[in-house]
Amino acid sequence: MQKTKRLLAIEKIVEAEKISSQEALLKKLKGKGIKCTQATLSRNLRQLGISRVPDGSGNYRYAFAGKKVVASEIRPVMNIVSVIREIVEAKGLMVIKTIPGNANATAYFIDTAGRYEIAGTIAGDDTILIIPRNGITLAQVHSCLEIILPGLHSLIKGEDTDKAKKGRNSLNKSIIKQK
Amino acid sequence: MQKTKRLLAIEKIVEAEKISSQEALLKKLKGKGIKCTQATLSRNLRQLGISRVPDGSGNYRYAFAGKKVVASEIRPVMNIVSVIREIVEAKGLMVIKTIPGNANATAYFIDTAGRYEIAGTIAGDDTILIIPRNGITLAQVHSCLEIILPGLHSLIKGEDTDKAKKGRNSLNKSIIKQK
DNA sequence: AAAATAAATGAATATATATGCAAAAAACAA
DNA sequence: TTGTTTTTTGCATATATATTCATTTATTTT
Repeated sequence: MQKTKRLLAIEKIVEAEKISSQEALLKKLKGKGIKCTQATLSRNLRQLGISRVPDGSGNYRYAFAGKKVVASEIRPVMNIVSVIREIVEAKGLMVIKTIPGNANATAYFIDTAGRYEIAGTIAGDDTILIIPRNGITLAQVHSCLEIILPGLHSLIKGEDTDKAKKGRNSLNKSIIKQK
Repeated sequence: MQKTKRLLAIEKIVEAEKISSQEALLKKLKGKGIKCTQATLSRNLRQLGISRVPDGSGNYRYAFAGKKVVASEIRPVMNIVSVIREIVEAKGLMVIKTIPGNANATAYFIDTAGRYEIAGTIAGDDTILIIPRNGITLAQVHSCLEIILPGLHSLIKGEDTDKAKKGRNSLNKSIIKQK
C-alpha cells in the first residue's frame, strides 16, 4: 500500500530533520521515490497529528503535536529491555513475554512512544500483545521496537528469531483468555 | 503596555477554548476589549509557541506546542462512551483505547451486551481488544458497538480522520440481524 | 527635552495550508 | 469475473497564516 509507506516515511523525515513547509517535505519524499501532492500531504499530516510549530528561534518546523514529547518525560525506567524474556510472532501479531509483573510497565512505555506502526498493546501480568496497524509487517514492528527500545534485538537475538518462527503454534496459550 | 496584556489574554483563551483560526481568536480578543490585527496575532502566537495542531477528530485547534494535552483522571463512569479515547482497526481486530484504568469496566459492559458479532474481548488497563466472530466484518462490529454504545462512532480515528468528520451514514447497513 | 534607536503595529500582500470536487484506485460483493 | 461501493488522490481554489514595508509608539541616550 502506497499510503502506509508514505506515512511511515513522513514520520521518519519529520523526526529526523527540520522541515519548515509541506513543499519542503514534498521534495524530501520525492528524493526517496515517494511522490504525491501538497494536498495529500496536508491530509496525511493531519492524520499523523503532525503540525507546524514555532521552533523557538523565530522559525517554524513540523513536529508531532504533544505525545512524542511526553514519552521521553516518562523515562524513569532503569532498563526496560532487561525485563523482556521472549518475543513470539503469530497471525500478524506479536507477543512479548516479560518477567512477572512487568508487562504493564513495558506496554505503557511502548504505548507512549506513540509509534504509528503500532495500533495498540494489551498487557497482562507477564505478557504483552502488540497489534500492528494495517499494512504494517512484523518486520516493521521489529525495527520500530528497536527504535523505542535500543538493544532489544541483540538481547533477544539468540533464540528469538528462530524461536519466533518455530513457536507460532504456542501463541494462544498465554494471553487470549475470554471473559 | 498593550502587548503584554494581549499575550496573557491569548494564553488564557487558547488554554480554555478550542480556537481553530486566528480570525476566531481575534474575535474572542475583541470581546475582551483587546483588539489588534491578524498580523500581530500571528507574531504573538509564534512568540508564545502556540500553534495550530490537528485535534484528533479531523479538525484543528490552537495549542501550546509540545505541551501535553492532559487527559482526565480515572473517573467514575456515568457515560461509558466518555472514557473512550480512540478506536483503531487492524488485522481484522478492533482496538479500543480508554482513559487509564477503564478498559476492564468498558470491556465488561461490551461483553454483557451479549452481541453475537463479538466472540470475546480482552482488556488491559487502558486498551481493549475486540475479537470478532468468524465471518464478521469490522464494519459489522462497528454497527453493533454503535448500538451498545450510542455516540461511539464519532470517536473513530482509525485509518482516516476524514471518515470521522463525514460520519458513517452507511453504518446500519451491515448490522447482523438477530431474531 | 530633543534626538536617536528600538519595538510594535496595521495594511497589503506573499506564502502556506486545507478542502470541494471529480477522477482513479482499491476493496468488496455478487 | 463484473459491477458496486469505499478510499485515496490530484487539481484548482478557498482559506488561513506569515511577512514586507511604512508608520507609529515606546525606550534610551545625550
